[in-house]
Parts: sequence; structure tokens; C-alpha cells
Amino acid sequence: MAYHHGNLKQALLERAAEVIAEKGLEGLSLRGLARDLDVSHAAPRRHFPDRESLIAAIAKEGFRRIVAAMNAGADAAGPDPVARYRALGRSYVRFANEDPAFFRALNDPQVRRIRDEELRAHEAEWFETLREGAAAAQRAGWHPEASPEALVAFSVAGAMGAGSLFSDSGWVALLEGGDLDTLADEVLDLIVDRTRTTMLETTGGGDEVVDDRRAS
Amino acid sequence: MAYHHGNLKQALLERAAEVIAEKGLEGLSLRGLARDLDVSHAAPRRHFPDRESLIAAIAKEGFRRIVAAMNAGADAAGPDPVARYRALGRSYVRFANEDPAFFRALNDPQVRRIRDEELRAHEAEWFETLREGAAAAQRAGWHPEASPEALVAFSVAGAMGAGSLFSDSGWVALLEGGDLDTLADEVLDLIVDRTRTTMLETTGGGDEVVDDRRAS
DNA sequence: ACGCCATGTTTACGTCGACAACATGACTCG
DNA sequence: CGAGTCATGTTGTCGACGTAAACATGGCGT
Repeated sequence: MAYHHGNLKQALLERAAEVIAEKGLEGLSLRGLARDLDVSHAAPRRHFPDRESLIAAIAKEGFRRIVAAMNAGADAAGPDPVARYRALGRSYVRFANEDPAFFRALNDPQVRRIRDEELRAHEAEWFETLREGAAAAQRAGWHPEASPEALVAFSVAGAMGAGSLFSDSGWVALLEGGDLDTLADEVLDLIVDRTRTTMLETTGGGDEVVDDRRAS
Repeated sequence: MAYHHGNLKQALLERAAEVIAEKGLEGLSLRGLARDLDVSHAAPRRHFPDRESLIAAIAKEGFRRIVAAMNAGADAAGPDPVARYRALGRSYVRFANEDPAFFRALNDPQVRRIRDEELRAHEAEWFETLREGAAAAQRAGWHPEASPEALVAFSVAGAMGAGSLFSDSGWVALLEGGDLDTLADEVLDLIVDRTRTTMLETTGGGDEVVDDRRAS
């Protein structure tokens, strides 16, 4: 039996993700992790000086994964900026739906209050990904009448809101029938509202755009 | 000196609201409240059997206040269903912006996981308020092409998302310049998108609707 | 071979939620 | 008016947790 665990840091992160999925963020304790990994209660301290830093590490990884998923979704959506923009949001919501507890943990007030340069940078990167997507879509004729910053705020709000909604079984239970994926698609359609593209120039335009619902 | 506090329950709720504003929900402890109110550490137990029930009580009051604010906003917006719908959302975002910590606490995963019939009923009432507002707006010609349930989901997502965004100084800091109230108005405009009203029937219509930005 | 350093252990302290046993005093009813 | 009952607060205790300091182990480089 090794006195040293070998790769305790990684094991902690992995087990922590499991615990969050099972009991949520506030069910996560350093001592509990230590027990689960058959290690003394103070061992995790060598890798994470306090609970907050463990959570910060998990959150950083989470934002990294989300941004990666969003970029992958956009790339799969092809070159059209509006389709790419829609795919950003759709990928975000899909992430929220596929790993609800993890997603909710990322937006937990407890996480949002952590002062950590790296974490902030990751958050900002997510934010900027949406900003650039919205800006590109607008350059392509989407909502030409709106101010760019309003479109950013609208995009962030739409994404976070849809993520919150679809990651929470309590809210989902209040939605009547239908397939969740389909409903999420419809919500994304309302957010992106493709007939808005260049509408102010060519009234009634937009009918010829391809349906990108499944692009992500 | 009274052996009995007199109105400990109310005092606990009030002090709890302060603590949440100062340190967030996880900074709230029964023992801490007891200290603040110069009462023994077990006294709060007589009124709230555990921490969760205290939080549930606060959350119920919160949803009650939010629904009241939304209805008041809608009433102030006049009879037009679309204007009323917009006012529902605008009031929600205003609430989030005016009492950020309290608003965030209401959407805390910790709260969302509480099993409490009354709390659930209050949440559902909020949800249904938005549902009815969206349904009325649609009957008035708003987004006639969309499925009602998609509009509900879109409304809930838009509201929660905008609330999350504007109640979080971290996110707000990433928004560039401008007045927050104005930006919130613009976001609500993008959500409601009044030129959408009866657009499919009378293409290009909607220019004659009054501006209800300040209606709430 | 030696010693340093990363990594884990042990012990300890203070806070917390929760529980049980007890104290006080207000209010009721005979 | 006096006894009892009940709501409300107190004290004491337990186990879990975060955090910290002192100590142990063993791998690795010089």
C-alpha cells in the first residue's frame, strides 16, 4: 500500500464532480472527499488550501468545457454567422441539460463570489465568446436596429436563462409536455429569431435561410 | 429584561435578510442570527426547526414580493397585453437589480432543492404569472407563429437570465458603459420585440404602437 | 549516501446544525 | 385566586466540518 496516493489532486477533482452531481455544491466537503478516497481528512489541503480553491478549480474546468462545447457547436454549424451564433446558445443549453448539477454549480452564487483571477478570466472568456458571436451575427444583418451592447446582454441573459430553466427539474416540471430538446430548439429560435436577419432592409426577407435547428 | 424576546420570529426573518444582503445565503447561520439578536443558540429552533425551513420562509416571502411587483408593474402598464407582458419582465428585472443578493438567494440551488409544498406553490405562481402574461400577449398578436409552451419557456428564460445578469456585479462589470436601466430596457425590447406583434398578418406593422419603455 | 521537499497523517480548535433536557412565565380554567 | 399547561427560551452535548500546526514518510536530486 502506497503511503502516497499517487494522483490525489486529480482524484479529488473527479470525485468532487461526482459528489456535486449527487448532492449539489453544498454537499461537497473536503473531509467527505478524503473519506471517499481513503485518505486522511487533511490530505486534500496539500492540493487545495481551502474549500473555495477546490470549487474554483472545478469551476475553471467547467467554463473551459462550456466554451469548448460552444465553439465546437459553432464550428459544426458552418460559416453563416447567425447559424453560428445560434449554435453557441444551443450548445450552452445542451450542456446545461446534459450535466444539470454541474451547470448549476457553475452559476452558484458561492462560485460567483470567489475572488480568483483565473476563474474570472475563464468567465470573461465565456462572456466574450457570446459577445463575438452576437457581434458577428449583427454584422451579418441580425437585429441591425439594436445596440451591440444590448445584444450582448440579451444573448448572455438568454443563454443563462435557458440554461437555468432546462437544467432545473423543478422548472422543467412546470413546462407542459413535449420533448425537451424540441422545446429548447424552439426557445433558441425565439432568441435568434432568424426572420429578424436583414429584416429592416429587405422587409419580409429571411424565408430563404436554411433551418439550422440541428446544426449544433 | 424580558426572558422572552417578544417577536423573535419576525426579528429572525429581518436579520436574516440583512445577513443575506451582506454575506449571501451560505453566510447565513442560525447560531449567527441568535448571536446578533442576543438570544441563545437554540432559540431560533422554536420558530424554524432547521436552517432549511428558515430559508424556505424567506424564499416564500421573496416570491410573494416578486409576484406582487410584477402584477403592480403590469397594472401600471395599462390594458395592452403586450405592454403588460413587457412590464412583467421589466418589473422582475428591476427587482433583481434593486435587491441583488436577495434575488440571487431566491434562485440559489440550495433553495431550489428544498422540498416544501408552500414554497413550490409560490414558485409555480410566479411561473404561471409569466405564462398568463405570455399567453395574453400572444392572443393579442405577439409571436403568433410560436407554440404557447415555447413562449412560456422563452419568457421564463428571458426573465431569469436578465435577472441573473443584472443582479450580478461580476457580469455587469463585463458590460460596457451606459446606464444599466437603459440597457435593461433595451434587453426587454429585444425579448418582447414589439414589431413582432401581428407581424405575420400585417407585414411591416407595429410602427404605430406606443413606446412603453417606462411603463413599468 | 544524504538531505531536501512534496505529500500525507495526527492532533487540535472553533463553528455549525441538530437534539434533548430543563427553565420561565403567560394564559387558562377550575 | 391558584394550579397546571403550553409556548418560548436556555443549557449542555454530539458529530461533522474547515482550518491549522506539528509531525512522518519516502522519492528524488546532488
